[in-house]
Amino acid sequence: MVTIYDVASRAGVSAATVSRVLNGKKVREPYGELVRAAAEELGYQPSRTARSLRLQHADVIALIIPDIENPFFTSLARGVQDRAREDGYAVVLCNTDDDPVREREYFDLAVAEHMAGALLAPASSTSDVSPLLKAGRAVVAIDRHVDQDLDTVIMDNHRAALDATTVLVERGFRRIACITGPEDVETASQRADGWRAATLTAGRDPAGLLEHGDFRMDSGREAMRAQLDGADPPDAVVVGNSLMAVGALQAMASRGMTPPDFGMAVFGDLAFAPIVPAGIVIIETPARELGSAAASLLLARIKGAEGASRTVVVETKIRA
Amino acid sequence: MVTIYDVASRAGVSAATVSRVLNGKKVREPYGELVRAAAEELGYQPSRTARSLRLQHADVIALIIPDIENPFFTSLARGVQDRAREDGYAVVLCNTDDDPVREREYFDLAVAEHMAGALLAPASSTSDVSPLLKAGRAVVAIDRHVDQDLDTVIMDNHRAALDATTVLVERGFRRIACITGPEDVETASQRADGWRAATLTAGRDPAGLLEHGDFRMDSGREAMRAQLDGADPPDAVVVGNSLMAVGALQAMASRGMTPPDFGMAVFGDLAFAPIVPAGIVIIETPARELGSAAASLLLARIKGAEGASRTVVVETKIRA
DNA sequence: ACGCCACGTCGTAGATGGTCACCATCGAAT
DNA sequence: ATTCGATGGTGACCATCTACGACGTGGCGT
Repeated sequence: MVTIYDVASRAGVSAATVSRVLNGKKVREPYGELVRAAAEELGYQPSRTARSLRLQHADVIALIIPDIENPFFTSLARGVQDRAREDGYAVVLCNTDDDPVREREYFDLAVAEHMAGALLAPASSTSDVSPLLKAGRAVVAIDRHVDQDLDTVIMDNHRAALDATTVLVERGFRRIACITGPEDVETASQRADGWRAATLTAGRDPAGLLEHGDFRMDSGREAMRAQLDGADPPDAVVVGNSLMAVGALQAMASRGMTPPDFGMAVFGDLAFAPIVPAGIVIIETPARELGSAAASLLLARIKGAEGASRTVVVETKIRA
Repeated sequence: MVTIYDVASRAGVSAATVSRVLNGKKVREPYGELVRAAAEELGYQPSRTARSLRLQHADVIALIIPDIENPFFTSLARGVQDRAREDGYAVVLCNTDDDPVREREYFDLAVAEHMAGALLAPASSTSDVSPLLKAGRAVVAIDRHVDQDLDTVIMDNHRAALDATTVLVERGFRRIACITGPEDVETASQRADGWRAATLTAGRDPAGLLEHGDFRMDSGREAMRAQLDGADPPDAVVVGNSLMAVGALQAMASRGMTPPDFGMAVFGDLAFAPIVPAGIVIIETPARELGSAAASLLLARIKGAEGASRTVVVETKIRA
């Protein structure tokens, strides 16, 4: 490990001067050049650990997500990383599997590692971020609100679901079901509310047409099966995310149904699908934008932005 | 920030004793109990930063991958995380986008953060890991060998490609093309070699049937198009990863072709596909196992395992 | 029974690498 | 010659761990 003292003695100055040069403070020539040359020759890398300890602050942010294998969250992570990199921050990806215990462990880790802040993208668990807030760390919630008063980045779930459902209505579908996420998840209920509003506006009865899944493939398949095997099956469905949509499509296919004959609208794209049946209404979930917007809010707080918490709503687009 | 001194004074002992208790060294009662109680009451979390600085070692490993949005790498990451967590290590996910500059930046970051080691899953770039080795950090290569002599975890690409191609031959396909990754990537050429060997064994001529993509969807589509529009188009294809397979399927579909009439074998599963055409030969790439095996090797080195570098080959399975 | 020795355990102090407040010094300007 | 500004050096500090030293206790020998 080559330290700042090695560089200092090679350049014939004190460690403080090396620190100043490398942090962009004014230094008289030829010291600046000498230091830079010495650092270069020795391959010096300042120890971020020592720096963090002294400054009580690490240029690292935690991104806490429930499922790293869900494309929505990887896109989100992508957006966060790209934005964080611009400001020289590293991102630690923390995968909780929706386990509150793990989530709590990651909160503690963020504190213990002196991380500058955390982005929390919870799925079904209700989270208590007070360990982070007590330690004075910035926190931004993604995708839904948490109990504490926090900066939050969400998308317009209600409107998107309403618009997408309306498209299906206009296409002539009569009984439009909805498969959304768990009942206690804000995004899931917002999407269901949008669907319900559009259904009522069209003069239809939503009773018996709502299913709750867990945003994974299997639950989408099960929910669709339940609907199709019901007494009065639907002729279209609005699905709360792409994984459940894949499951739903499988259930439909096994009964010989497929879009565009059977109507479908989905939150999130199906880019991984080799053969996407035509006529599916795609609600483009702006995962990357969500990530970069959240990172921007967090970085602003880290840099000392004060004031009441803000909520940013990222626009969705309907691709019909 | 509650420090070790806060705990010490509350328990009426010195900071050294607190450190000893919390690190499992023997201490006479009632000190042990007093310290634990004090730590509990104060919600004390040892600063991993200070710890890292003192020990010249952080319980963190870097996982360096080229594309976080590729399902293969997220599965891999999943395997790494689960294994690392068992030993109390955190994982920092580093996304390089195949950019050697970024990769180098992450090497430097790993050194500067005193990380215990790094897992490198390169795609097309040739990497120089000497900055890490010079700093005495453990490194394990995933998916292909690097120039330096390193522990490596790979899968049996040659055999898998050979077996899968043979299955297609047995099913009666006559002209079997191959879409693999970039020429300078070991896994890509191994897969091509396996395909070529099987083709030759079957008494066929592989000339003109090999395409190189970049493991992304678009390149799969382009490669398939090129083959289908050729003078003597193939009736089957072996594809080097699932993203390119999706692209290839799209190209095929746009010409009215689809498995099982057109033969296909793919490295990696198509779990996200809602409607997978029947008859595709899936070569199950054990991404998660690859990740956990690599993590195990790395953790062993971190704990001081000596000796020549080892190469672990993880088995693939053919699902026909 | 007393003293000495050995062992076990706790506290002190130094080290880890970098930064910054404060101080000293040097040069220039009045 | 004196003062002021600019700039580099010194030393304290961040939180933790651990080598070393010191102290106390218990056992054994005389």
